[in-house]
Amino acid sequence: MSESLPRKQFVEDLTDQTDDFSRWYNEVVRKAQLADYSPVRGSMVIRPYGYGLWENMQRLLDRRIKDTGHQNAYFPLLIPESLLKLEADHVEGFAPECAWVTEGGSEKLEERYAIRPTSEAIIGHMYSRWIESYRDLPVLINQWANVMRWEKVTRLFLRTAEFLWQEGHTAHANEPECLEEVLRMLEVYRDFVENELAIPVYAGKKSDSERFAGAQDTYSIEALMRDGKALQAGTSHHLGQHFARVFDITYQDEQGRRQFVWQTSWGVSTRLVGAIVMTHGDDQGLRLPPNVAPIQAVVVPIWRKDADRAAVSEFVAKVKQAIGGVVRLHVDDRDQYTPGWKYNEYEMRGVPVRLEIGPKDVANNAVMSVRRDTRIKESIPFDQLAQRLPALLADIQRTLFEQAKTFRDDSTVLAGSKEEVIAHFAAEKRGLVAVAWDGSAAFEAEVKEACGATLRCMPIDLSRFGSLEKPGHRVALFARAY
RNA sequence: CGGGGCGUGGCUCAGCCUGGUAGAGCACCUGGUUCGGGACCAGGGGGUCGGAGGUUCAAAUCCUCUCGCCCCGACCA
Repeated sequence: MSESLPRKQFVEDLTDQTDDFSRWYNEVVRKAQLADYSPVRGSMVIRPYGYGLWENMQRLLDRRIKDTGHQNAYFPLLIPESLLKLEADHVEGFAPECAWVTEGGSEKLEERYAIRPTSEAIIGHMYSRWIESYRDLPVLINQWANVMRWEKVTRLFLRTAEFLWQEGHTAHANEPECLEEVLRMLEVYRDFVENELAIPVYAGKKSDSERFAGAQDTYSIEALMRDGKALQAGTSHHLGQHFARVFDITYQDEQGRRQFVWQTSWGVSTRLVGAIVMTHGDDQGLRLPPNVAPIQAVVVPIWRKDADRAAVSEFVAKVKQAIGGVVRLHVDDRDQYTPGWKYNEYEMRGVPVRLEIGPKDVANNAVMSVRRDTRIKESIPFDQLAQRLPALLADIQRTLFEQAKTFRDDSTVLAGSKEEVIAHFAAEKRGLVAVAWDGSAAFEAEVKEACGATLRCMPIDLSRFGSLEKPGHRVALFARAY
């Protein structure tokens, strides 16, 4: 036939990012089997491949959380309404998206319970019982848990009704220690997200309008997705003494005086999976950072005739024996798919390195490696695999970060005025715009009204924005955001 | 929550306007040949058309309600 064939000949084909980024995102998340929709409105199923990614993230972040002196604990899923209501701003912020439990068995409850949207309230209540003396401080507790927010509009990983996260909750004797903790954990997040997820971020402080409900100050790390929209990748809150006052969390200091504690809370969620997808993905699918990829290298055996088969299988077993303990290796020896099919499949799923092993490789006593990020092929002698493969993965990790950073930096522009900020987003609708902000809510409102961009954060590191600094102003980054 | 769009085998979709009792490609199963960039041949299984109600001799198709999903906006990790 002469008419052009449909471009999408295969089930695994994806919409191009530039054609429709949202559609590309939904397709890749489902086709790569990270997650799927569920019968529960707004709630998704995280499939083994996606959950494996989360588990690797958890492991790396949990280590950092413990290395900074925190311990894990677990608090109830249900929060009594009376506790949630104590902090006015807090309940006002979360009430619209609370799911409530009103019955137990066949009996209506005297007091309804919120399914935790966050745990400040119940943890505050417990801290008031546990903290008596300055000797009890600081309290440094983290919780890995699920939370629920009755969102009207949901998106896989980015905003779902139920999601997984960690929430740290700490109590301190004074404000300097409290603020130190807030910034310490912000830095832990920056380090984790940049070095393990290969996502460059701007760490900074939120404006009053973007502050967490009930917090004195909120800090965040902000990333830029491939479509030019910003994504809040983690938050660290300076809670001040708001919760201490309403939950009566006090201690006796060295002079015997009763004092309110100073608190922090901080969290990152499964939203980071979405950030990885949208930061590194391309038209072929995912590109997973090796440090968190569930499969770091996939072996695709190849044979032409049965005679090759035994030799190839034997060599594959040798390779597995040699490097199975060094990298997260998967051997796909399924007979019903051809090598070519597997190449496409694993590229779509973002596996950092593919190892092709066929008769030629057996003859050479080597394997053919192909990088997902650059597609560069390289024959690696068997004896060098255990050294070369980790180095290759490290280089891919570095390359993904550098590519993302170049994109992020190129997409960050400076503006001399509010009007320039508005003009930028009127023309582009993408990227980050830094500007000297006068601190007024009116400025933010005007920009938002005019072009939909919001103040993402006031970056702490001003090395790129020195020229914008001026008295009475703060450098602020604006972007259209998820 | 407002505006728009869509729900038909596992997936993508045709059929709906002009009612007559369901199709294609891919996927799946069996056998065989294949396997270095998405293999091929032959045979085969699977849907009652998101759900409920209504109109009609007859509904995937028309009407009402409802649920879900997607996109764009207002609010949030």
